Amino acid sequence: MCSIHQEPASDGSSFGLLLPWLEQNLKRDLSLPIMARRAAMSTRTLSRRFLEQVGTTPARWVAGARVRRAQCLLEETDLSVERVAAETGFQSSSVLREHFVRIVGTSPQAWRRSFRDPLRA
DNA sequence: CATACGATCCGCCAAA
DNA sequence: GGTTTGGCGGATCGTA
Repeated sequence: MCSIHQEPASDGSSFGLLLPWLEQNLKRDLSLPIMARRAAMSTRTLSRRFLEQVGTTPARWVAGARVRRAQCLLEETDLSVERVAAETGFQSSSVLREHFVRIVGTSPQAWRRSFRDPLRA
């Protein structure tokens, strides 16, 4: 069990099914057209409804979900950052790093280190 | 850091 | 005639 506890994310909307599916399939290509097909909407309508009901854009939400997953893997496995990236759907460790730093505020390595040894943060 | 190019996002507006 | 849809265009973002 990692330190990240995600909200149910079920808002009763039509995304109550899509969001959990995305979280279970982070390794896939989750481009906008693919999400739209999955939700049976046009890309335009998905973008609009998603922003209204979820509060962020589809691509940002996916990036956030991937980073959350990466945080968990960094905490509870010894996988290299390279492998964590592959495991969370990022095309490379540099792409993971980019999003990780923006969202979490520290690098993947620093996160793992500080989580395991808070005194050496 | 610079470049370049595909992807995303969102205002606009005709159509349903 | 108010509301929702979805294609288009282009500014912006992301990634190689």
